[in-house]
Amino acid sequence: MDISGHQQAGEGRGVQEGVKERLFLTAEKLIADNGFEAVTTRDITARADANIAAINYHYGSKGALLLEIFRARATELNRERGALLRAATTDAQPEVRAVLRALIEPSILWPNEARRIALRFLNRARSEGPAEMRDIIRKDVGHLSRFADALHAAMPQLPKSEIAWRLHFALGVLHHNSDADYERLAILSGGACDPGDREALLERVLDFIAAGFAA
Amino acid sequence: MDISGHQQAGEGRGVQEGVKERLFLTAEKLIADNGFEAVTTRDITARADANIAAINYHYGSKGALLLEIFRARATELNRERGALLRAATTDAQPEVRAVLRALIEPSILWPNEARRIALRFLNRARSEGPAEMRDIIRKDVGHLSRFADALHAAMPQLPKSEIAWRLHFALGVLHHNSDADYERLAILSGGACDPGDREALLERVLDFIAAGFAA
DNA sequence: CCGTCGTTCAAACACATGTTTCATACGATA
DNA sequence: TATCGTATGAAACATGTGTTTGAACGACGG
Repeated sequence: MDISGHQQAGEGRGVQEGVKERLFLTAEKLIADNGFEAVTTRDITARADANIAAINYHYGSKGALLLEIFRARATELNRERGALLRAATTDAQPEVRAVLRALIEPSILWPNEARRIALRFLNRARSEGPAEMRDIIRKDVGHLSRFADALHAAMPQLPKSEIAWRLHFALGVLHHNSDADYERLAILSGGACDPGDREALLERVLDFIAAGFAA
Repeated sequence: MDISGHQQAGEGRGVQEGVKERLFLTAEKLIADNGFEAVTTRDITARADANIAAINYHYGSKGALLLEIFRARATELNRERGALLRAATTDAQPEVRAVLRALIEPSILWPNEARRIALRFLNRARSEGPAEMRDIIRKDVGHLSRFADALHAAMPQLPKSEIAWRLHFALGVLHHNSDADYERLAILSGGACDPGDREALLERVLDFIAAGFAA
């Protein structure tokens, strides 16, 4: 039952993807596009040119597959955030904006299509995902507390509880970027707002959040 | 088949609630507490001391019942927002903070337990609700555009697209207030942040959002 | 050549859930 | 009292969905 490593599933650049990797990537994309509720095992296996039983054979259950996708993508995101944070906090008193940028840049930018899919999957997991995933998001605040510490170092005059509050609000802004949210913005603005320019979007979000922190 | 009016279902203060009203309030509370996915027709009817068939008899289907709850609560919320906005925009150039307060106050404050339940239901509908409800939220931006207009009047120097962007961000902060979000904040802050004081929370949110708008 | 192991396949299974059915009770009205 | 429309009740129904089963296949080593 010891399945060979799936660690390369994330990159999706193997010379030839096996069934297990195809299931991983197909499930991720289908859920990113259509949401958790709409995607069934039959959808996934059919789209991945696999048998219905393939998911249970390779991953044990549908939930285990989805959880593995979630863990892999969340880990990637947090690792990248951590790297940027470390680069931003070499000084004793780091820049607030630099710390905030380290937090939000990895979840705004799309270096490639794979990352875009992964981010849309994570967005969906946060709101409409299985309770299991939302529990993890809710309770696993380890990486966030590192950002809270960095922000405290950058703004030592603010009490830590105040830092936590503003970080909470900043996350609200950051997480409000699903496809549905942007469709609403497009309707509201009559199409005048374009979230496709990710660099510009990043600066916009940073402007808003940094202003809130400086209040 | 013409069912007697359900318009009083919202208030829940009839001398004696009928089965239809009990189904309405029970479904709302169960979903507010446990989420859309976890609540079945059997849960609702059992808790409301009604027969399994009661939902279909009185509302046609489970989805119709939930949609009716959603419409009723969303209408109430928008009506209250509209009233506050009207009061805040008697001047030709209203205060930005007053406009923002009209937007967020009704969805932050809990005048009573019924309102608290209704808001938690709406919060869940926004993220994990049926696609039907999320479509409505996404496309029905009429009341939001009134706020955009008021903000434009308050800050005429900003282009309308910029208003839309900041309103979008403000909604992100506003909507990031589910139970799960606050549990996360509690863990992050080690219990130092108390979202139970709604008046204080309202001012905090206003501070953050208004700063973002003034950037 | 044989046997084993990992994999794939079609089919069936188990179960939860929304819905329907039809009988019955109730209440007002003539 | 008889009748009709409304409401409730217990049971069955229909269906979608995750999962399991047992056979078949293919590669590889002895």
